[in-house]
Amino acid sequence: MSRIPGRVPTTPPTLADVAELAGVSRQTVSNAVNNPDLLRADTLERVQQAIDELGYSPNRAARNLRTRASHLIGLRINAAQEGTANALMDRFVHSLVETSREAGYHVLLFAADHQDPLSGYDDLLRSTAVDAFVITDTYLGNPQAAWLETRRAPFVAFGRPWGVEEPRHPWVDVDGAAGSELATTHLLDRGHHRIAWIGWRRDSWIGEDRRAGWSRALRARGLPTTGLASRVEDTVASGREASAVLLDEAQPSAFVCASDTLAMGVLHTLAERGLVPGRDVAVVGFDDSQVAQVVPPGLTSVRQPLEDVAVEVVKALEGLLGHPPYVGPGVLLAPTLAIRGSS
Amino acid sequence: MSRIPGRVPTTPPTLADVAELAGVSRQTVSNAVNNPDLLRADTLERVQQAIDELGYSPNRAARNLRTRASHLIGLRINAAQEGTANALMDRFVHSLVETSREAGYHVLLFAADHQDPLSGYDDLLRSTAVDAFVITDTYLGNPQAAWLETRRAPFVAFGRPWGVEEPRHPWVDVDGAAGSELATTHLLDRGHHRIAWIGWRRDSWIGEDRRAGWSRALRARGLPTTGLASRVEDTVASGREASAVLLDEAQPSAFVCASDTLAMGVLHTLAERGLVPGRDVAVVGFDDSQVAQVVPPGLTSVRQPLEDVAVEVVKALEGLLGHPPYVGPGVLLAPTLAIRGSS
DNA sequence: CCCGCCGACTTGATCGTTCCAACGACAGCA
DNA sequence: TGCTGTCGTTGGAACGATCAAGTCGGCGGG
Repeated sequence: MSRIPGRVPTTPPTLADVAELAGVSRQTVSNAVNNPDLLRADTLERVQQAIDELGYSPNRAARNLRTRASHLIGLRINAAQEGTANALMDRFVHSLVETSREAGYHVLLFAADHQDPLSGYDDLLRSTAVDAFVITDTYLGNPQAAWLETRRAPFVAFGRPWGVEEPRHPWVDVDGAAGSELATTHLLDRGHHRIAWIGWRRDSWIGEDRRAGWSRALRARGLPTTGLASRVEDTVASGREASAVLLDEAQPSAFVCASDTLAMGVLHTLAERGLVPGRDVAVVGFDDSQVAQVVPPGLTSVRQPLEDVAVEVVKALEGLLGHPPYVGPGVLLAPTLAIRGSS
Repeated sequence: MSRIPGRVPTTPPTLADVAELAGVSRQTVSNAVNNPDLLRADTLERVQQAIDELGYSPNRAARNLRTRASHLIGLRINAAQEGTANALMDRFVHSLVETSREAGYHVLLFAADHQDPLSGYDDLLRSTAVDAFVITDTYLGNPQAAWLETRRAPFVAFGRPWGVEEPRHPWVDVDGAAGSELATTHLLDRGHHRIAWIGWRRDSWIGEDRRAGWSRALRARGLPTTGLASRVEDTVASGREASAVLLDEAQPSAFVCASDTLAMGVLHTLAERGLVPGRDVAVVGFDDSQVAQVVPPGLTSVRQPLEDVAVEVVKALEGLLGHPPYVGPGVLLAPTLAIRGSS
């Protein structure tokens, strides 16, 4: 078991190597790593030295096998939508990786099979490759959450379980209504009275939630909403058309949009008509994508606190994977507004 | 070892369970999974049935421990730069996940410690958590590649090893010079004669490479380049300032930029002066970010074939991890041009 | 007829760690 | 002195897979 001195080892040092060098048993080294307070101070010191000298790091596979845990979190990555402004995932993934590292977890990415969106989950679950999942698409009708619940797989959702009475899984979400209310109130404070809404189709719960914030803000000032709202697909072209129609028929002086993608559509219309965003017409988007940050003259946008979302998600994961497992209530976070030239 | 019939197993089925059900030995089941052609047709059939019936999937940890391989690829994710247009990583990550899945690998994300950029690598390496790395930042002076080489860690670089004579590691890159040459030639064909360049600082190899394509295209038509180039930081503000100066001093009718971020800076300057991109002044960016796709009137941009890069990276990984390991020559791919309203 | 070979499958050992039961030393108490 | 309990440590077994070596029956050739 001992290594030939002066020779570069071809395999990494093991627990047994450290034990031999420190003159203790394997279990004592294991305790030094996992339960240091079980050792006497001088023994711990000696073992620590041996660990440092050999550059020992516990073999992941062996530990996983014995403890039946992988310390990996599965995250499905969706095909990047071309032609939309949504860079949400990028920021969230980074925050999640950063936060889970501090909790001792790594993030495992996997792609969905196009025919069977659940196959990826099933595979990782049965081969015990991950301890838990983080799911991000919780629009209604998404089978993931329900399926994972029946499989008793631990998971945390970024997004409310819309339309489900009593969810048995933890979730974290951002208050979309509060976000668009923030945006609308900001425009009202700037003196706008006719503020239009461009959102998503009525069957989108997220879209209706965000829309509610807009109408709430207008009603709070006794302003009407009729004729000022439009519900379309989440594409630049849809936003362009919808804003053109609204400008002709309702003459709004400002737009609040359910996404930066739609807001970019509004900017297209303004450019075509020679109108300057922020001077002639105000525009506010949603998600604070990179697009919003760099497009002239800067697009005011509702910013989701993704760093905080990641923190809450990891907290929920730790509860879920604890002994005994703990499922806390859902967490709803408040967004902020990034104000730029377009308002 | 046998399961109580009619009861839901609390632990996943193992090789031994399958073996018992099929009436064969463990090794035979293992062969059925990994070397099916070693079995007689009828035996294979019987084992397959048992596997399906139990829903068996090999335990990852056990397999990893025995084979000393994790079938995981480590990818470091950098902090998303706020205020830039770079969505390159997003697309590449997705392609890499997709491609490596087909090769039987998963992607493990990790974050760099801010103090010690190598700590993440070291940790994963020593605990044998990943089989190989994919590294993406190969600007000169980046210690990753050199460090990984001394550790004899298998890795593939997306990006040429600039300034290194004989790299001992595989790499895949996109021909930046060809990209800006493509962009410049496109503008020349549209009748532009005075085409300016906005690129990065002289010590950026990537920037100088891209710049070379621009000057090559101009010289091929006998056109001068003097006074038409600017080298700045990769920010929107720098692009804005540089383009303002160039417009005043050299009156170019078109801009080719080393990044979409810089191109957005040009659009800012045009907007401030009431000039319309594509009509009054043409602009071409680099990377085909989401910004380029949605900004009015659409930003023409050099598009890197990231899907192909991922394929080549995974090919190189398979060679690297094969028996015996094979290190092929570097691969250089040609970009394309996504033409939009700005030219 | 016997030997060697080959195909198909089985058996025991092993990867590196953690869990479990047991161990010796020592102290407290009767 | 002897019993009991605690503390720090030990050795053996187990996690679930694969590797290496071995078994067994059948077939062909000298």
